[in-house]
Formats: sequence, structure tokens, C-alpha cells
Amino acid sequence: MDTDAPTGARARTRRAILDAAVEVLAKNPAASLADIAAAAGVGRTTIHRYFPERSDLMTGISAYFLERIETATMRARLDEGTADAALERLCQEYFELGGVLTFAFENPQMQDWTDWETETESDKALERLIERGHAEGSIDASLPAGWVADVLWSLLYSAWQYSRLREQPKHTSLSLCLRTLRKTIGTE
Amino acid sequence: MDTDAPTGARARTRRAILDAAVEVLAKNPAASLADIAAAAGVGRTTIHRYFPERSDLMTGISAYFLERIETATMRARLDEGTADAALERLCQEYFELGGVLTFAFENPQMQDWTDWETETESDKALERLIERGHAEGSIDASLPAGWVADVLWSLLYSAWQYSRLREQPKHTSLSLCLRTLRKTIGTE
DNA sequence: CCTGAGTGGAACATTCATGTTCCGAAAAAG
DNA sequence: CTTTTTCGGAACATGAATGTTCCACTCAGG
Repeated sequence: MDTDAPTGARARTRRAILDAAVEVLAKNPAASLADIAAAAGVGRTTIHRYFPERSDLMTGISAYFLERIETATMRARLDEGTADAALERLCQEYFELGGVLTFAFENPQMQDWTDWETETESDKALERLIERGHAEGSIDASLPAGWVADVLWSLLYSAWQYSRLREQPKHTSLSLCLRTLRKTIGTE
Repeated sequence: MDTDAPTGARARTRRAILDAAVEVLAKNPAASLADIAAAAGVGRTTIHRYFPERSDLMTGISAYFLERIETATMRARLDEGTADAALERLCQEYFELGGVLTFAFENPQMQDWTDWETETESDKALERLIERGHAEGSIDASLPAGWVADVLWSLLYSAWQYSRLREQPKHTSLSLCLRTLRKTIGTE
């Protein structure tokens, strides 16, 4: 009853723990399991029921994180339309990830928790998309694909911080992010 | 003999501890003092001699960090030449900060350790510079100064990561960073 | 009304980072 | 060379986080 199809209740609890963990750890990377339990509205022992050790929780977060990235990538339908338009769709989808994004950025050690071959499916899809943009001329070909990908991520992080620290509405920072991305990849 | 002019040896040791702390904490924000001591080639007790408590070390890092930012800002001579050129000089100076940059970026909570009124001298100077660029038309006036500043920082972070993770020479990522910055602030 | 899965909480053992003290060795200062 | 400063390490105390066990409570489904 651990690897079986979750019985609704189990899935809900597990999800609540992961969401709370991401949220709390994003604010304080050194948060204790008790903090996370409190944020999840769950007993500390319940966390150990789902994730025996702290490292198991971290691994769980990585998997959860990758899963959400993957689905966001799918939703962006990267192979439809021009590459620059697809990249903007992707940017919007990733922006929605919010706290997950902040967390991933501030915990580079997350790579130690999982089996990242430093190349996920989404990474590769993004790389392909940018190269398509290079070919069709909608993305500045003098900027390496890896660089464009890195800039995309850090712009997203900036946008999130911009709305969080400077108390700007999310749509404002998202539109700044998109405009900046457009200028960055633009060929002239 | 604590606040007096450092006797050479003390200054050197203190510096070594701070450098090691920045380096180690950049990789793992939850590193222990023993880890830091090892990285600094110093006894753990020596760290306590300079920074009685962990929080004192964090405060020390903040101060060290601010100090380096300030001198880098000075060197960029922000009031000479056009605003966009000055911004590029600043970008180059900040790039040299390296690990300090990564650390600061990944630890926004650093504000808790110091008396930052969320506005340092450098922040204000940068803000003024961008506004000067808005006025003289060398920086896209439709991008708020705060946003441009945030983007500058995240581009620097990207550049550093780009050379670290993808094993690119530093001058390559710096020039990508500068080119991207130019496109971002450019008015057309 | 049972039953069992899912849960919360108390109690406990253990590990680990932290902070302190003390002393002898090494290095710098004079 | 002598004195003072600085350092490293052992030893210890403490507190927080972690991990484990056990029991009672709740609640949905039969």
C-alpha cells in the first residue's frame, strides 16, 4: 500500500506535505521537519510515514518538481507555431510554477537528491525549440541555446522576486519578463 | 584588540574564514561551521574566536559582501560617460565578484542578518544611473529602474552559472552577458 | 454497528551542530 | 632570544532536529 494506486486520502496528504515543504523551504532552506509539518497542517510523525528520512523528502521534492516542469512543458506545446511564440508560452507556463521555481533556484544542491543526468526531457525540448528558432530566424542565432535557456530561467526568477519583494502585481512582472525575453532573443 | 587595527595575521585569518564561508555556503546553504573551518584550513575554535556565534559569521559575511559591492561600484565610475556605457562597466566589475554574487543571489534571506534598509548606497547609485539613462534616452524608459536592476543581477548570475556548469571560459559568458544586457536596455 | 485505514501526539533514544574551556605548540613581534 | 599573539585540538556541555515506537482518535465503507 505504498507503491499501489494511492487511495485518495494518501495522495492528498502526500501532496499537502510536498506543497508545504516547497513553500517553507523556499523561505528558509534550513527549516526543520516540524516547521514543514506545521505548514502542512499535519503531524510530524505523518511526514515520517511518507518520507522515512529527511533525504527521502528531498528526493520526493525533486521528483515532484521535475513532474511539474514536465507537465508545464507539455502544456506549452513547443512544436506549434513559431519558436519565439512557443518560447513565450513556455515562459508563461513556467511563471505559474511560482514557489517551486524559487526553491529550485536557491537550492542548487537539489541535483544531489535525484538522478538528474543534467539533462531532463524538458531541458532537451527547450534546447530543440531554441535551435528551431535559430533556424527559422525568430531567435538570435548568435546566442547559444544554452545561454538563452539560462537567461529564461533567471528572468523568471527575477520576475518572481520583483513581484514578491517590490510588491508588484504578478501580471506586471510577467509582462516585463516577456518583454525582456522578446528583446533578448530578438534578431534585428 | 578586536576592533583595533588588525595586526596582519588577524586580518588574514578573518579574510580566509569569510572567503571559505562564502564558497562553502554557496554550494550548500546548510553547511556546518566544521565544513567552513575545514575549507578555510582553520580550526573550528578559531572561527568562534572571530565570530562567537553562527549569526555573527552571517553578519560578517553580509558586511564583507556589501563592502565588496561598494568598492566595485566605485570603480565603475557611474557618473562618467553615457548611462548605458556606465552600466556595462558596472556589469563587468560585478562579474568579477564571482562566488560572492552566486551566494548573494541564492540567499535573499541575507537581509535578515544585516541592517539593510533594502537600499544600500550602491543600490541607490544604480537606480540613479538607470534613471539618468531613461532621461538621456540610452536606456529603454518603458522598463522600470528596479526591473532593470533586477535583470542586471540575474544576467550576472546566469553568466556565472553558464561558465561554471557548462564549462565555458569566463570571457565568453561575460561577453554574452554584456550583449544581452545591451539588447535588453536598448531603445529602438 | 464494526472494521480498518489514516492520522495526531506523547514519549523516548540518538545523532549532530553549536558553543565553551583549557592547554600546549607555533608564529609573529619586540 | 624573549615575549606576546595567534592558533589547533581535545574534551565537554547543551540544545535542537531527527527518527522510532506506541496508543488512542476519527471517519468512511461495509
